[in-house]
Amino acid sequence: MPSAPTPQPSLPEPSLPEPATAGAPGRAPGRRLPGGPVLQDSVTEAIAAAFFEELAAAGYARLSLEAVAKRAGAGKAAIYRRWTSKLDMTVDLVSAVAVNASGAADTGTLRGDVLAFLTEVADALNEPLAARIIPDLIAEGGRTPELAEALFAAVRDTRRSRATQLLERAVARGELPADVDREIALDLLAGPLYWRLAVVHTPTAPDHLDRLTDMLLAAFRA
Amino acid sequence: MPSAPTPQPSLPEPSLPEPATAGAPGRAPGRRLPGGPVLQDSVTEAIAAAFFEELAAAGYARLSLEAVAKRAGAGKAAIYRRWTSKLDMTVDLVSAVAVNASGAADTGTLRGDVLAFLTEVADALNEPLAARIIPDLIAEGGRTPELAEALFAAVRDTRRSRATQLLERAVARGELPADVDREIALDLLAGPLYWRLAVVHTPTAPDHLDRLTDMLLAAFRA
DNA sequence: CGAAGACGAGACGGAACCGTTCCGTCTCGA
DNA sequence: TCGAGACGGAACGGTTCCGTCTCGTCTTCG
Repeated sequence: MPSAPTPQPSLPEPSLPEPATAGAPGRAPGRRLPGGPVLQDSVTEAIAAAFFEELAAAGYARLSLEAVAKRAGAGKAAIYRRWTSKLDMTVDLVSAVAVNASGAADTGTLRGDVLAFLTEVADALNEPLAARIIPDLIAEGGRTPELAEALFAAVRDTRRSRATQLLERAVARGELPADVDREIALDLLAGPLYWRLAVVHTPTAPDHLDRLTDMLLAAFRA
Repeated sequence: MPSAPTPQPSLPEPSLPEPATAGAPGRAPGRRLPGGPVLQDSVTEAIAAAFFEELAAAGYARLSLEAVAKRAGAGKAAIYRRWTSKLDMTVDLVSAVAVNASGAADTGTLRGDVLAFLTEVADALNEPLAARIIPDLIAEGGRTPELAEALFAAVRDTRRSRATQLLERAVARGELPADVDREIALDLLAGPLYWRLAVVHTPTAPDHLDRLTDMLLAAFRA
């Protein structure tokens, strides 16, 4: 029978990227992802790379799985063998790259920690692919709660807890008053750079992060 | 007659300037009674309101002019009589609403000016429709230069010059050092609130803007 | 009072995708 | 050696949307 057309499977499981039969010689499409997640299969790798390139070029809403398959040099069936839908694929792949945005960065001083944090954010947003993908996913997340939830779990919460720890360490060292407003401090750590690099797309002067760090420290101590 | 299907008209002209007020994209009533023909076009008003509602619900990429027409209770021809394309329509309507985001706000003190500026930004981003539309248009602007250009001309430059004037007034009054970093100060004025309200969608405490103002003043004086 | 024109509705051809299914090929592991 | 199964590729029916173009109705103005 030509199939019962499943209406919307509503994301049963995150679906793993293949149990990985370790042989896999032959093809080596050498592409690499922005963050470089650990993908076993070379076909899966090519599909993931093509996915991010298409996502940056077209945006989530216009992303066509046919275009992803074509760019990866794969058939659509290869995609549907791995993920159940565009949303499933997006949540899975984006979570994978976002998780490895690690970096403890305990430099011993508040200024060093803040500068390290800002540098990391700036580096991420200076990736051309990331600079296009992130605002798009954020906008799409406002409209697709499942996507927003997955992104927040993978990205925001991780980064947020790291920033909070940064502040707590400074309080413990006596570099910041104990009643520093954590909420606003977090917004100050992320907002100005995001605004400049991802929204207004303005280039930064070489000493930008240094100057910004000094101004943020003054704000935290207010 | 199957007609010649024009492929992509590529925006020949900005079309109607649309003097309709369209302040907040509220509801437009169905029709006007033949009392005062001096009033603006009620059909155009209804189309504009429907456009913003659809834009908030679906995003620019998925926005369907058919859906706009249906929501406005209009025919598609009524839209194509006024604009040549979705991009033309978007640039025209968004510019119209963005321009009236005025407000001189010269309160006489730096703190008053900053608080007034932040309040205005927060009010704008607390509009549910605006909070959905703005990130979407920003993301789309990253891949549609014409749209980005129009938005920047209408919104960013206006707001940016106002913020710059705010800083210059403070310098003239001696409230800020003459060498205050204008670039970073502008990012600090816009970024943290945008991050909180439009990206992370976190609610704000009642005294949030007051506390943020104090911290920003400290940063400016660093 | 009658022609002109804007109106809502919607059919139309063409295009793009989706998600599925079928090929014939190629590489594995038993 | 040979079957299992993933592979690229192509096609399918079903949607959705675009932009054009009729319809028949309703105002409006000369």
